[in-house]
Amino acid sequence: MTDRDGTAPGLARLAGLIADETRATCLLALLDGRAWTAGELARHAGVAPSTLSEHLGRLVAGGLLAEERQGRHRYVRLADARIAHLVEDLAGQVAPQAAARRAPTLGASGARSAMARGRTCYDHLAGRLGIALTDALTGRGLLRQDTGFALTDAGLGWFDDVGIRLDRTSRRPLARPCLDWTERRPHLAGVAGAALCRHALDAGWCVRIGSQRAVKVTPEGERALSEALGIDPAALR
Amino acid sequence: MTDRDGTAPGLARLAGLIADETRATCLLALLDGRAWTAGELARHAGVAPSTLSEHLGRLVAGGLLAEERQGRHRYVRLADARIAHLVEDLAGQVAPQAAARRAPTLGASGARSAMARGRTCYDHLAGRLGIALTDALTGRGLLRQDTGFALTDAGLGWFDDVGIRLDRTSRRPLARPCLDWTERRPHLAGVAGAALCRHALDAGWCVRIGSQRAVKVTPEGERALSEALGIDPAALR
DNA sequence: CCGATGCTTCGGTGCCCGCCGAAGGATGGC
DNA sequence: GCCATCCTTCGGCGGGCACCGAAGCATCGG
Repeated sequence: MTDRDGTAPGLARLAGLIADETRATCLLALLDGRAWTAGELARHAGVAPSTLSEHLGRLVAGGLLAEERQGRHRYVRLADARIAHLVEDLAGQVAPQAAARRAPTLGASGARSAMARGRTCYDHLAGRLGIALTDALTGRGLLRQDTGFALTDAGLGWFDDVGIRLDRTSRRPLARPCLDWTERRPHLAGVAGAALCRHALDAGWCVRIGSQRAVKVTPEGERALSEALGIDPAALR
Repeated sequence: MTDRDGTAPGLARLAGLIADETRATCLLALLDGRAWTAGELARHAGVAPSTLSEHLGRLVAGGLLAEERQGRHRYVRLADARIAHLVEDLAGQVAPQAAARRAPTLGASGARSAMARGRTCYDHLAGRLGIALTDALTGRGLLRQDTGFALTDAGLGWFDDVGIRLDRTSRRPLARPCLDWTERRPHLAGVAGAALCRHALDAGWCVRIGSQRAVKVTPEGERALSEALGIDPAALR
């Protein structure tokens, strides 16, 4: 008569996949959108390879991860954008408490502040860079936030002018808000967010720093962003 | 250096709260947006009151539920719309498999088909009714889905004309998609969805059936919906 | 080929937690 | 005041699962 018959067990199983600190650590790491090897994740999470192997088995069986075997390496990544969205969303709910608790004790502030400046969040840009882009798009009437989160017609034109092709046929929404857990504000995700991120990396507007998901805006990027969206380069530093 | 320091334990704890079939059952039941007593939930979930009491303790401590004590009754409800959204989202991910498995075995089809026709989903309308409203709003240019999910200026005017006041100051988005797990399509949630649902109940467009969250469109409702949005009454039956 | 590397499988251990029933407040009705 | 109802607390039980190390299997490099 109610949801019990079907949804509840599935819901519990899905949540159970995330309800382990080691697996949660993996999922958050994989939010950078890239594929990690099993060994990298094991070292990252601080557990034995054998332990992590079992975790990966569960996550893949549960549909959260996709795997790809190459030689003796097992590469895994988040199965799709929906899963990434899910993890982001859950992590966003956590941030309010965790961030407050974490703030006074931050240690390696260099890497952290680089992350705060700009980073990828699965397949789009986050951090102050992501916010700056979102604000600039909104300020120029290309993106609406007041009545929802959607590109305007002018926004569609802007993407076209810059030379970014948007896949309008995808079932994924063109524009979607993603809560940023350093800035605590939504930034642009969805097809448009992903395309913008890809373009920014392809065109050399920004480059990845080190092996983490932090990104840095290049001098050309500053010029391009200033010209295309009127973003003050100083806001990105 | 990564998310491990702070987010991962919180994420695992949050997911852990949902990762139990009994608790999941409660959360799904509470998606109707109303307050349930501990005893009702215990019977609903099929466990001893003592067991459920502990579950409620966890859920409240974890911030997922809000409680209100009235005499010897303990009423609980979802803490806020964000939590409801979270549970909806997770349940939406589950549906693809669970629904397929469930379809051939449905037993009490009366109650289920009533739910499929129309129901509340936390604080907005879902089921075929919710889809019909969303489609009608979209078809009339009041709601855009192609570039995101947002009310248009005409949509703002429509709400005003119908006499539905929208709280523009809330941090909650005006329009937000919520995945319907009987229809598998997004319907209108957010401030506008909640206001529309409240208005529909207040104005007698529809009434709740029984103690579940199913709703039925009244004859006046059919007239009003036909007039205000051009919805064919037959589509709601 | 042979060793090094990456991953998986398999016991074994220990902890966590969901469950119940019994007993103990607390509240409301009579 | 007394009993019924609702909820909570407390042992105790049982199952599930996260973890490790050792052994085994594939792959890659010399």
